[in-house]
Amino acid sequence: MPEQPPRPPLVALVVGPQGAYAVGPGVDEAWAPGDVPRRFAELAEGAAPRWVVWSAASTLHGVIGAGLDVARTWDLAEAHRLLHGGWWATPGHVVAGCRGLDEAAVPAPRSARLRGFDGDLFDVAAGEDAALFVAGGHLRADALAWASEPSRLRELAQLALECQQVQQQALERLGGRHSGRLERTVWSESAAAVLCLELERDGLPVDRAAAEDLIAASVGPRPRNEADAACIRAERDAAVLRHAPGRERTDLRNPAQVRDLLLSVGVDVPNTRAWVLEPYRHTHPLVDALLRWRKDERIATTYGYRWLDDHVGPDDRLRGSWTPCDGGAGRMTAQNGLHNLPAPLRPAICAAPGHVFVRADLGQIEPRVLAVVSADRAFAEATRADDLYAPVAAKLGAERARAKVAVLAAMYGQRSGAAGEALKDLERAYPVAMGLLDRAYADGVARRPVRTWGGRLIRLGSAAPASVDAEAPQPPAGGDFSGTGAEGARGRYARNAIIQGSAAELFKAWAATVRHYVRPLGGQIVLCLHDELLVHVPEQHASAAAAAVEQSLTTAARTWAGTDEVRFVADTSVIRRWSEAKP
DNA sequence: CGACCTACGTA
DNA sequence: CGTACGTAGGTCGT
Repeated sequence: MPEQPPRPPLVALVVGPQGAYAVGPGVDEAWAPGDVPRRFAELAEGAAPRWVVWSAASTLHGVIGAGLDVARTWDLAEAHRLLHGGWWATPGHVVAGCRGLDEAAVPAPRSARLRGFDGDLFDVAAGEDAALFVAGGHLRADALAWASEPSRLRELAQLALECQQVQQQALERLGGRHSGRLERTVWSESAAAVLCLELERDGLPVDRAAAEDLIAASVGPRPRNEADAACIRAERDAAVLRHAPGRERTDLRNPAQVRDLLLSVGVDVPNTRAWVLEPYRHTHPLVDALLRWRKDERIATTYGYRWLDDHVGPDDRLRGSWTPCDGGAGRMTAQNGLHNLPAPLRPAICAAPGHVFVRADLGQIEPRVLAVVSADRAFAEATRADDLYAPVAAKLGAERARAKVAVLAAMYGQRSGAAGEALKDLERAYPVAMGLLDRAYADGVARRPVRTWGGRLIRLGSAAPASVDAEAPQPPAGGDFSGTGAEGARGRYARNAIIQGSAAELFKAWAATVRHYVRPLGGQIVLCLHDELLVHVPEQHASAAAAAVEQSLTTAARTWAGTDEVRFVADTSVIRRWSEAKP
């Protein structure tokens, strides 16, 4: 057995408005508020610990803001989400998870924040009960704000260490001989939470002039005042409405009125969604005008001048808040359009002078993840190819396009029968992988929770999304694999969550590794987009950063998958503008 | 004013 | 070829 490298010591850190406290082996110290970054840097340099935090966001905002590197953390909130599923992970939820208490009974702050009220969200008041715990053994709702003096901060830090131990033991019980994999998931999810703070701090570089030009091309010049804005808006509407004389008063923003409008020109549709209207594009000029109007209206309302003014800072960086994992399968989420920026605006995402982007996206990540999760040797063999669908097609004796449709249908759940025959061939060729998907589907139908490869619990009970929790109105016809009712929806949800969630874990492990290796090059990850990374780096280090991105994938994938048999590939390029990416 | 619906952007 | 998310504007009911 190779010698295991020594584990870093676990040091709990709690940061409050009145100061901070660190507790660990040989560490027991209170820090004054202004001293936190300096003391953090000293201890990081000396003991090089894994920092135990209630959450990265609540603890490390100031440290990240000071530009310090936070190398290793154990994020109690992220570990809780992994172990117990769902999204809620306040210190109260973490404690409830560790003590086996009812999560629904976790104390909530006494009053909701009022609009316009800029006071404290929590219940800190003179003469309040001094105890950290309330009836039932729950943590008090305002624990972090309650810790206003060193002795209380210390109490919270020690509690954090205790919770870490309980979580670690839970991972070991749960994972058995695979508990190392679960532990590594906690590490990379924790790193992703730190990365989120860096993404919020650094922002995405924007060429503001280019953005203004693109917006202007779509919705006209920046309005000078309210009246001008209304005038421009009316003009945009008129370009559609002139195709329907007599109905100029139609509100294009009201779907019911739009449906009536379409009916008046002979287009009868159940709803006015773009994909429904697309076939009618050339039957009446109104339809084409309406669909163009929708595109411009999207820019005007969501990605227009107001968006630019509100979210792009004076340093020309687009900022929004980032969450390391959503409440479902565990993907990263971002606000202010960072995750759904329309492709036409991408030319405006431009590296700062003297810098370039290294852009990389994972190729065919979901079927490759399926090969890992299912441990299907035959399917793993197909991942050796750059294009996974080529060997699958060869094995099926089918066209590549047909093989691709079959694989996607198997993973996502086909409802149209087009892929039916190829799917049967797929079941014969890769019974292990297809068996995993079938079991996940059945688990979803039966409301049994499932876990991702890295161990994240996907709940299918009351905590699952409402659309997934609905009762089936009618049992589907016997033998109908792709039921259209609520049962089918749950089955598809579970099947997709395992693949999507496991892919999210690999992505975060990759991102955490990239973050570590590009930092010495002056590189920053500035965007994470589910399977795509954008790294901002001084141009003299572009090729080194690109190599680090590639190497990081090899390392992260091998560690995450626990095998070399499944290959992951990235398309990596050095660009100045995001729009230069090839797809 | 919040809940819900429709619609659409991204992966 | 399904799942997920964030945003905005509409309506409806309180």
